[in-house]
Amino acid sequence: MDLNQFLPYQLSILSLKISNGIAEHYQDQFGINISEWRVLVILYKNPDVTAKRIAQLTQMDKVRISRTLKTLVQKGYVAQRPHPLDARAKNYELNDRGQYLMRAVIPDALRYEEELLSQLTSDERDQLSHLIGKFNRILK
Amino acid sequence: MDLNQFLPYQLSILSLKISNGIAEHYQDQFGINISEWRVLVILYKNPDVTAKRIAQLTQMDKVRISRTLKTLVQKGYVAQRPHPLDARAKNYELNDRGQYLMRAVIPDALRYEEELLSQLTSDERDQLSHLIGKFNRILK
DNA sequence: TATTTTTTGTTTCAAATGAAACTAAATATT
DNA sequence: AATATTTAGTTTCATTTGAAACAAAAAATA
Repeated sequence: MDLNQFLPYQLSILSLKISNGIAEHYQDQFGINISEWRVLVILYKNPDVTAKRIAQLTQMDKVRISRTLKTLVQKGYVAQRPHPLDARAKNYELNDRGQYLMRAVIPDALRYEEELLSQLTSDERDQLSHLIGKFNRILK
Repeated sequence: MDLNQFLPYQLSILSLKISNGIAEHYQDQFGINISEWRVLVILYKNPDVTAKRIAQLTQMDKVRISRTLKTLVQKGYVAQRPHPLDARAKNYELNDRGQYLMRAVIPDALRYEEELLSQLTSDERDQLSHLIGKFNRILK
C-alpha cells in the first residue's frame, strides 16, 4: 500500500513538473498561455472544429474554451465562421497569422520534447507512447 | 512533426482526465479537494514536514500550500508544531483524526487505481512505474 | 558583531476559474 | 405541428489562484 506509487498522484505531479516549465516559456516567448496553446494545437491539427469538439479533445472546461477562443480571435490568430449545420455552433480555424505563430512555436515545443525524450532509451520511448495511447483509450 | 504525439500536451490531458474523475469523488465522499489530498498524502508518508518540503515533493505553489495547510489545521486533520531549528518554519503532521481520515480515503483511492491498472498487462504496469520514476529523476 | 542577502512563509490584490443560470437553436415527444 | 427536452455556447458571480509585496528569521559577508 505504497502511496508514493499511487498512479493518479504521481501522474499529476509529473504533468505539473513538465507544464510548469513550459508555461512560463510560452508566455515569455510567444505571449500565449497554456489554454491558448492547447486550443492552438487542436486548431493546427483540425481544419474546422467547434468548441464542443475542442472540449472532447482537450478535457478543458467549456467556459474556459469559450473564453480562450474569444481571446484567440481578439489576438488575431483564429477565424470564426458560422457552422453550416448548427446555428448555435461556430467553426474555428487558424488564420494566416495563427499559422505563422504555430510555425514559430512548434519547433520550439518539439525542441523541448526532444530534450526530454533524448534521455529515454528507444524502448522506453516506445513504451511511453504505447502507454499514453492505451490510457487514452481506457479513459474513453 | 506530429503534435498529437507531443508529450507534455498528451501528458497534461491524460493527467486531467484522471484527476477530473477523482476530484469530484473525493469532494463528495470525504469533503477534501485535490490540494488537500496531495498534502495529506505527503503528511501520511512523512512524519515531520515543513511547507518547503511539501513544495519540493508536490510541485505545488507555496501560497497554495500555505493555505491548504491552514485549512487542514482548521478542519482538524493536521497538527502544527514549531520547527526545532528554524523559527520561520513549522512542522506539520497528521493528528489522530487525520490518520483516521487517511485510513478511510486510501483504500478508496487504491481501489480506483486498481481498476485503472487492471486494464494494463503486467509488463505495461512495470513499464509505467519505471517511466514515472525515470521522469521524476530527469526532472530533478 | 553589524550589515546585507537569502530563505521561509503569509497577506494582498488582480486575474483565472468554473458552477449555475441563461440564451438560442436543435432534437424528441406528444 | 405544437410543446418539451436536450444541446451548444455565453454570461454572471463567487471562489480559487498565484505574482508581488511583505514580515521575520537565518545565513552570508563585511
